[in-house]
Amino acid sequence: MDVRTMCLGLLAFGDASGYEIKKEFEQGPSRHFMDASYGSIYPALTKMTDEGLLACRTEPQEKRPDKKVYSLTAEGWKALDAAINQPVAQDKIKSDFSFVMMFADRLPRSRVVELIDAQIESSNQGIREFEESDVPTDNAGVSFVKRYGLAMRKAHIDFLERNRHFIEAAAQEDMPPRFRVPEPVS
Amino acid sequence: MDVRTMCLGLLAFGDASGYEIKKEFEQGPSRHFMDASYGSIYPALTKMTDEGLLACRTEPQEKRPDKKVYSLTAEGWKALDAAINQPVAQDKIKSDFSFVMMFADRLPRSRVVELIDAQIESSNQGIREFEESDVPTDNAGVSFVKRYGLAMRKAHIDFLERNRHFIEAAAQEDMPPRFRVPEPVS
DNA sequence: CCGGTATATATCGAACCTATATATCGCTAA
DNA sequence: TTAGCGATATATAGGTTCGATATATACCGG
Repeated sequence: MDVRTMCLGLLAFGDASGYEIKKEFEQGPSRHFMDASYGSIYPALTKMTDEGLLACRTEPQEKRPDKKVYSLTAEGWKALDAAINQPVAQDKIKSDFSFVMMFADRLPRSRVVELIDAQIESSNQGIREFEESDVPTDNAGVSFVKRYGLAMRKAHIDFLERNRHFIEAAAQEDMPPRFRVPEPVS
Repeated sequence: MDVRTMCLGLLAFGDASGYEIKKEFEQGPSRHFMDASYGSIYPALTKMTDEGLLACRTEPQEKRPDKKVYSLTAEGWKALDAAINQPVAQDKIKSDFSFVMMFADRLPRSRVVELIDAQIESSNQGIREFEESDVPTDNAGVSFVKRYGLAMRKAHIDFLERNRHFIEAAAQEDMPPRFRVPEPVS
């Protein structure tokens, strides 16, 4: 699933500029499972416009750069439908937290506690944002993935609260901030 | 968290070749939350050896390419400790499945059912692999992340089984509406 | 005997992210 | 007051990483 397809997908919910698409990746329902940077969004939009998948209209704004609003063409809808009928890749999780936890026995306990607290707080933040956002009941798909994100976050918090004592007990009791750069004298 | 740090982390559990590190990303406990390709592993190992973080011994093998076995030096252990004490990035999930589900109302029901079945089967497979593997009780960190992966997969299956009927009901009953365009856009 | 799988290292091109540049406005705090 | 920051908006250079492939060889099943 490349950036091109992701942009087509978001544009299926309404016309948008590159900036608005990025905001959607950060704040919309897809923030739970998708991401893309400006560095890939802008070239993708330009290329797809050249290829006829998107139409671009320039909305002049006073005292701001012109806004380039993109919308799906008939070819764009075709490309989206083709993409969502392709085989899907396995879900992939990148968790620096889990990686660091594998070495909990080399870390001061305070750091382990802080990392777990941060994980729980982050998930709670996600749940709050979800509950405050207006879930559009008119779209079963969006509603489904939002509830999915909520369920996973709750399971995440539940696991950490039930199991944190195991890993906290395994951490270093004392305070050896091993390498706080003691500036070697050599 | 770059490939360099990931390699240092895996080597902390024992000396390994580039090939074995890749296998560890695919089959070891870190398969739940980390990944890297040969194209990044091999250059990282070479560079870190040049920098003195790793030592490399060549084990000649009969009728096979020589195996280059890497091990952490004192500098390597320092670099690992420094890395696991750095701020960690937010967990990131890339789920093509969730993305496609947002457009369930444009898909034939058979495809939605197949995708959900595949998700459940994939998670069950992960659980089976986990339960068959020997959980080393000697390492609290590894045990923790393994149980975390197990808990998340169970929550995943639980959500899908309880909620699949909602999204399946929203899918297209008839044949693929492949190239249906809501409104013609020039 | 042929194809598939496994071992093992290595690299190219494509895709992607991070950080930055440019420009303007409104808000806040020094 | 003015300096800094965040938001809006597009764009790209530079570095990292992925996906696919190349090169060998051995083993096993059909």
